[in-house]
Amino acid sequence: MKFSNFFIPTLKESPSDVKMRSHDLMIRSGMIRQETSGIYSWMPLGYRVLKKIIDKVEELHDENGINQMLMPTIQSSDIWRISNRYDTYGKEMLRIIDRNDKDLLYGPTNEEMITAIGKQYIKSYKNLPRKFYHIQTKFRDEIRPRFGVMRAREFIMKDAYSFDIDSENGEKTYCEFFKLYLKLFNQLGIPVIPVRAPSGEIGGNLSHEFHLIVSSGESEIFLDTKLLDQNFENFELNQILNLDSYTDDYYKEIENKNYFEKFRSIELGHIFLFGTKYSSSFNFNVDSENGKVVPYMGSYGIGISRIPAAAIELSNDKNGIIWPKALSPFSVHLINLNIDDSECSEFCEKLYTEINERNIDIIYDDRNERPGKKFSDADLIGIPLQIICGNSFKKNREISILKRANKDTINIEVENALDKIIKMIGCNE
RNA sequence: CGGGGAGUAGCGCAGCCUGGUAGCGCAUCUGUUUUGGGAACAGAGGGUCGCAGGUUCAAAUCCUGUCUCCCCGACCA
Repeated sequence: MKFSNFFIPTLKESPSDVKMRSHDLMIRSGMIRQETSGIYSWMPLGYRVLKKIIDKVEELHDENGINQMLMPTIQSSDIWRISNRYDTYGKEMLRIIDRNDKDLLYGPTNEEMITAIGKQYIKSYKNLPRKFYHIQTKFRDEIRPRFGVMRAREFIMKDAYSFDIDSENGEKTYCEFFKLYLKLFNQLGIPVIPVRAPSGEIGGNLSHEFHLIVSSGESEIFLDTKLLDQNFENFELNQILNLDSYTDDYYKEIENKNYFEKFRSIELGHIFLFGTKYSSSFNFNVDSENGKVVPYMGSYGIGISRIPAAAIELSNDKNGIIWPKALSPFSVHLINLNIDDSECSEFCEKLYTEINERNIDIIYDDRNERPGKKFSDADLIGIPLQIICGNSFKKNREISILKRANKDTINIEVENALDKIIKMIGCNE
């Protein structure tokens, strides 16, 4: 992508009403635009980040046999009356009346709908287990939206749902999702910690949240600091059940609090095993060897549109964003400081084409702007690698490769540029 | 929902107290000179002052109402 052809409306000054660092940087880098309170447009740059996340989420879900589908955003009140949540969900639910006076709503979540779907099609224990997910826009009419997409009313969520034959199998599925989430966040470059959450109305159920620890986070969690450098991916169910980490709600209920420390954090994922709560209210049962059984269900959410903000909170400096490789809207940022010099521009064009041909995401700043503006835009946007082609290209046939994170710069000869760049993108530093 | 603050050019703000018909910086456009860290000079364009009433010869300014946005707290991915 050429910068001259890509719409990135960067701002020099911060919007006055923005308090959180990530919110500020997302607006200044032209990633998002507020439409009204808690509702945002994702501009081209921001949408690329979102797509990186979505692609990774889809990849890992698909390879784990979880079926992608797409349920509608608008739901009928009927199914919510069956679960009795139409009356209890409260003002957070955006209610809509259509021209025939039918009560509709903009879905805040999809347990009811997936249960109705399961009930229609799943008739035998031989059809279990089943796992579904979709990535969809949700609406929750938050009391107070804030911090940009961090606490938005309209947001994009990945929600998955599982059906199992019984609690034991349900727990197995739950465990799989637990590990899937750790792997996913790990691959996104976001170090989350699993946290036990209150088990809800029905006793014996399971719930964990996945939090990113950052001082600017909205949530508070309590944990044994031993967990901070723990690898959870090989945990067994009983270890998961007994994690010494707690959401603040849960923390109030427990005893033996002395060795736990409090951290501020951002909640990025939440998984529940709620059992037969919805399947039984929908009279959803399947035939088995032992007669009718009510499927055991779970749901598994990830706040997709919150992740970019969380990543920025984790990683930025005074000049702008510093993207982890997995989320970065581009892998390389090529900066031509001498577009009037035909040799320099030809070289950049060629390098740009060659990198593109290798399916590496590159943005090429071919604009007729001064160096200072190009550098500051590049730092603001935060692509991990900056390739700078300027004076030293003419003088001694060299270009610079600069790492956004620590400003480490190396100069390399033009002849080796392509190989070196590919190598640096591939490596894991 | 309670408490606080703000709506004036695309963005950031001044002007309001003490009414006289709108200004600054950034951005944009034109020209010249510049070009390795948000350039300089010269010129230009852009605003029914959130909206609706009212007071007045005259309202961005005073009064009333209303809408919106933000911040702090109790709810949530």
